Amino acid sequence: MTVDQTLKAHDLKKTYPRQIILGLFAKHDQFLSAEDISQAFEKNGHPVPLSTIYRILDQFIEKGLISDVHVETSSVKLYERAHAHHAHHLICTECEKVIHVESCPVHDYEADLSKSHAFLVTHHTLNFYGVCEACQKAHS
Amino acid sequence: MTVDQTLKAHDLKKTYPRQIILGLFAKHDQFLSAEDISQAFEKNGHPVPLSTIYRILDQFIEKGLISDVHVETSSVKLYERAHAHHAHHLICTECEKVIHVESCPVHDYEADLSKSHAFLVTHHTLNFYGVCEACQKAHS
DNA sequence: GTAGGTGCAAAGAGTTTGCATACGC
DNA sequence: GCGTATGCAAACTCTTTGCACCTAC
Repeated sequence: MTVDQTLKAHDLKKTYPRQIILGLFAKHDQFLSAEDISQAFEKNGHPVPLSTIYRILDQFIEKGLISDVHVETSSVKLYERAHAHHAHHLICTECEKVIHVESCPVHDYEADLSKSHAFLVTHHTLNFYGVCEACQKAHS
Repeated sequence: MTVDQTLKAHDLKKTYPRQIILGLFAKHDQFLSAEDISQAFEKNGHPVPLSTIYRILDQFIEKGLISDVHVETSSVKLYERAHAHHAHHLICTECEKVIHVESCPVHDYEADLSKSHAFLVTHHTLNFYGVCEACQKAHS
């Protein structure tokens, strides 16, 4: 589905800021901050205020197009394209690149926890931090 | 080790704000925000400005007495007592209570990841969100 | 007595909101 | 043309910093 089709499917008018922002998430599958997006607009030669960017991000979350992520290496809010499947992340602490991992090693463990602690687990977050292949090579 | 001994052991002068803050972490083993700590001072009848609280938290992190944590249910910085052992958390989304879990189900998985993605994993975060026993009972 | 800690006030970063204008449908 | 989106400016929250005074050692 193209960006324009996606917007239409979610009852969102086709506007320049929305097209660009949705396109960024569609293309890169990386974590993006409001500031990252603002800079992309700058590069395009057509800046868009942060207030508009935040409003669009909120809408996209509401529509389920993106979701916000929580990463310990960042003090600002980050957003990623919504994934149909539960996934985990490998986050490079040097270049900030994000690798998605579909498999999940903790589902069974979650069931054990529910029993042993009488805790009703609704979801979990699992992120791995380290150095990606490219950054490792850059050192050698 | 008492609070005063701990301070001395880390070359920190024994002052009122430091004693209280360290005492809070020693006693509760919960995630605390600067605001939580500020309110504890209020209750004591001897308020301490947030600037002092933040400065002390930074020092305690530097000394390895506490560490900052990243929790998706909170938009403010949270801190917890430093633990000698790698641990994970069960976080109640209703009362914010934190339960510590020592066992870790992903160590082997981490090794697999390193191979399959040529990614050098240095550490990971794993948090479970849900409803604790007390909050479940409160509903029934 | 001195180095370091605290309290106050002001600044800073990131995010949100109000309101008038502009634009997609 | 109508209703929503945008742009601008101002407000807001959380955190940090500068500086004068104070206090533990």
